[in-house]
Amino acid sequence: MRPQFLYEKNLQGVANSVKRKQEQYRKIVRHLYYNGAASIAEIVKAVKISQPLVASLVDDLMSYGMLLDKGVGESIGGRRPNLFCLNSEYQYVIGVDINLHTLNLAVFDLSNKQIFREEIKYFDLENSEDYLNSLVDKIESMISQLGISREKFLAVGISIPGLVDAKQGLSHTHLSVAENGLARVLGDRLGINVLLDNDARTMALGEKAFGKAIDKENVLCLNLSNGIGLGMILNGELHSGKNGFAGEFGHILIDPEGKLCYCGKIGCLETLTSGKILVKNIREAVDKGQPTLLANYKKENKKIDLRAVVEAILQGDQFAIDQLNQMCEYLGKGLVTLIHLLNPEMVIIGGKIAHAGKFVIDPVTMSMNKYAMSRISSETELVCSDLLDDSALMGTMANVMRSVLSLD
Amino acid sequence: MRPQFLYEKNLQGVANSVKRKQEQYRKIVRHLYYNGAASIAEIVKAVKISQPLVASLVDDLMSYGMLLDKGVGESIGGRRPNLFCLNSEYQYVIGVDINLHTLNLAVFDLSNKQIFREEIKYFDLENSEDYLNSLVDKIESMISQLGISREKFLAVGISIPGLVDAKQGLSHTHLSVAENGLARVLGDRLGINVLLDNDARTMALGEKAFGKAIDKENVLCLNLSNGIGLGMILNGELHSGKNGFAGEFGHILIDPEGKLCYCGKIGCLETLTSGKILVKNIREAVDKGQPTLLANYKKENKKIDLRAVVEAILQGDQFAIDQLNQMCEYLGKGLVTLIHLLNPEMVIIGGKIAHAGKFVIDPVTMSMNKYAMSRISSETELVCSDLLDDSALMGTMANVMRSVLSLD
DNA sequence: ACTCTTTTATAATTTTTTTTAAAAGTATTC
DNA sequence: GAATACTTTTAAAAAAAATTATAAAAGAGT
Repeated sequence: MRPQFLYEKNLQGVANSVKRKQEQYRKIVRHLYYNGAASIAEIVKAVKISQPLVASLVDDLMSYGMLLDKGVGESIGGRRPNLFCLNSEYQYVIGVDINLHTLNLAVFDLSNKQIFREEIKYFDLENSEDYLNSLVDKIESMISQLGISREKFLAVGISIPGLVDAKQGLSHTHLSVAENGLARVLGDRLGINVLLDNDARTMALGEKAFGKAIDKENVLCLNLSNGIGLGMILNGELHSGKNGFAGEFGHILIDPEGKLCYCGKIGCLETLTSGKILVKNIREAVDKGQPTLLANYKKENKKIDLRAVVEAILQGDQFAIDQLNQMCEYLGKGLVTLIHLLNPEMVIIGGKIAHAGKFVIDPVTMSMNKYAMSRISSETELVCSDLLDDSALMGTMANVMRSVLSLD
Repeated sequence: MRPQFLYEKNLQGVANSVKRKQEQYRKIVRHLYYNGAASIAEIVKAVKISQPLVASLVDDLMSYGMLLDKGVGESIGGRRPNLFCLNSEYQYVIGVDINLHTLNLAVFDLSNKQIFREEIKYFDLENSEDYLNSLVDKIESMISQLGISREKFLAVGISIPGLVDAKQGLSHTHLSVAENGLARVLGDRLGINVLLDNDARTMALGEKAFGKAIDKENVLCLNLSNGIGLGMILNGELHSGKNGFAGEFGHILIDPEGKLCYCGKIGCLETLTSGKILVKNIREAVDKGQPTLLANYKKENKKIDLRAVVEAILQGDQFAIDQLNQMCEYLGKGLVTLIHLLNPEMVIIGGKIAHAGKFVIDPVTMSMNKYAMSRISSETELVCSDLLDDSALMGTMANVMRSVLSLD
C-alpha cells in the first residue's frame, strides 16, 4: 500500500468498504501518533473496534511497514501486552516557517523528531518570483541532501505572516505572485501536498499539539514579535473565521484618542503595543542620551533590535523593563477584551517577546487584574510558551498531522 | 420503546450493539427532524447506512410510533418513493424564556410548532424560593392544561440572563437559591430533564436553527435590550468558553476616559450603548423639555420604556432616532473589535432594539465602515433577526434538540 | 409498447462482533 | 517456593450484523 493512503479522503468511485477500512486504519494510526506505543487491548478501547478486527488491521499495517512491533510491555496484573508503535521512518513531513527576514526549515519524522533543521538568516520575504524560486530550491536541496524519496513525504506545512485563507491555500498579504494560490503553486512545483496557514494560527496549533495547550479546549496564543498575532483554539478547534481573517488582534481599538495606525484606523493596539514600537521608543531615548545597557549597543555599532532589547531586559536593564511594562499595560487592556469575549482557560504568549518570561507575564497580569472582571479572568491562566521560537515550525507539523489524521 | 430512548447516551453496562443501534436510530431521526419528510433512498444517502438496514430501522421506528408513513411522494423519473416523517406528536419540548420582568412559556411538538404559548407579564425575576415555586407551578399547570403525560416530554429548555454554566446547569447571576444547580433542582421537581443556557446564547441557537443563521458557520448574535448580550456560533458550534462566561460583550473597553460601569470598570460598551442608557437619556431630555413624541407619553402618564422608544423611532421621531444613532456609533466600534477578532460571516441583531430594523442597521453599518478594516468587514453581513421576540424561546427548542440528537 | 429510472424487497456474501478458549503473566497461600 | 486463583492479553470459532448484489415493482418518457 502506498504511504499516501492516509491522505486520500473523500475518495470517489471507490467501494464503501474501502473507505471504511481506510477510516479504521486512520483511527489506529491516529491513536498511535497522538498517544505513542499501545497494545491491541488499548487500541480496542480507544478506537471502539472489536479486538479481533483491530488485531487484523494492525497486522495489515505491520505488513505495509507502517507499524512496528516494540515487543512486550509491562503487565498490569496479567499477561504482558505486545506493544505496537508507528514506524517513525515510514513517512516524513516538511515544515517551513516563513518570517519577514528569516526562513526556518525542518523535516519531521512520525515521532515528531526534527531529523533536519535549518535556520536561514537574511532571507527577506518579498513578493517576487525570485523568492518563490529560492524557497523551492532550499526545500529541494534539503530533500536531496537527506536522500529520502519524494513519495515518503506526507506533506509540506507552511507558516507565513499576514492574511491567509487556509481552506483555499491562499496567502493574501505575502507572495501573491503565486497566482493560482500559494499552496497550489508550491505543491505543483514540489510534487508534494502543501498546507498553508497564518503564523499565529500555526503557532496555536503547535502549542495545542506540543506545548502548554495540550488537553486544553479554549486557548489563545499571542505571537508577540514586531507585530501582534493571535491564534485561537476554541472548542478544541482552531478558529479561522469565514475567510481565514480571524485573529486581527493588533487592530482592535484601544485608545480612541490615540495615534494613526498603518491600517488607517486610530488607536489600534499595535500603535501602543508591539515589538516595533518598543524598539522605536528605546532607540529614540538612546539618541536622547537615556542611560541604558542598550546605549552600549549603539556605541559598539551593534543594531538595537527586538532581540537586543529582550536581552537587555533579561539582564535587568531598568529602562527597557520600564518600557516593556508600559507596553504590557496596554496589552493587558486588549487581552481583557479577548477574555471577556471568549472566556479561555489559558493565554499563551509566544513570539520573540516571550523570551522575556516573567518580565512580560507579571505586568500583563497586573494590567488584567486592573481591567478585567475578576470572576471571568480568574479562570484564565497566563503563561509564556515553552516552545518559543520553535512553535510555528512545530505547528506546521501539527497542522499536517491534524489534517491527515482527522476523522471527518 | 420508551420515548426517552433518544436521550440516553453514554449508556453503561449495555452491549455495544445496543449503543450502535441507538446511534443508527438517532441518525435517522436527526435527519428527519432537520430535513423533514424523506424517502428511504434519501435517508440512505444522508446517514450512510445501507438501504436494507435503513429500511428495517425505519420499520422499527414506525412500530414504536415515532415515525409516520406520509404516503408516496413525487417521482424524479422512476418509481415514486414512500415518504416517512417524524410523528410530531410523539414527543414534546417545553421552552422557558426567563426575562427580568416577563416569563415566556411554550410547548413545542417535534415539527417545532408551538402547540402552547403564554407570555406572563410582571413576572419579576428575583432570587427567591417563591419565584422558583411559582415558576414550577406555571410549568406544571401548563402540562396539566395540555393533558399530555409527563413521559412524553423530552426535556425542558430554559433561557435565562446572566452568567450561566450550561455544562454544569448552573446559573450564577440569577436564581442562585437553587443550591444544587438550577437545572438539577428544576429537573428533580418537574421530573423532566432540564437544559439551561444564557439568553444571548440561546438566541444564537434559535437563529442558527430557525433564523437567519441557518447554514452559516460563523455568526454573532447580539441581544440588544436593556443590556447587551452576545451569543457566538463559531465553526458551526455554539461557543461558551471554559466556564460558560463567554460573550461578555457589554463589558469590553470602548472609552478609557469614559464613565464608571456597574461592573467596576471604566468605559465599558454598556455605559455607552444599551437600552437602559437610551431610555435614561431620553427621559432626562424629556424632563428638560425636549420636543419629541415621547414627551406625550409623559403627559399621558404612560411609562417611557424601551418599547415606547422603539415605537417612537418607528414613527419617525427625530430626537429618538438621533439618540439611537449616537448609541449605534459606539456599538459599531465594539462590533468592529468582534469582527476583527472573529471574522464572522454574519452579525444578527436581536432583542427589543431589533424591532427598529433599518434604524439600527444603517447607523451601525456606517460606524463599522468608519472603524473597520474593510477587507475583513466587507465579508460580514449585518442584519436584524426575523425571529425577534421569539428567538430565545425558539432557541430553547433548538438547544434541546441539538443536545438530544447530537451524534457524539 | 417499450426502454429507462428510481424505489423497494430479497438473497447471498462479507464484515464485524460476540463468545469461547488458550496463553502468559501476577498475586496469594500454604 | 511451588501450587493455585485470578488477571490481562491474544487467538480462534461461532454468531450476528451489515453490506453488496440481484431481482422485482412501479412509474416516467418516448
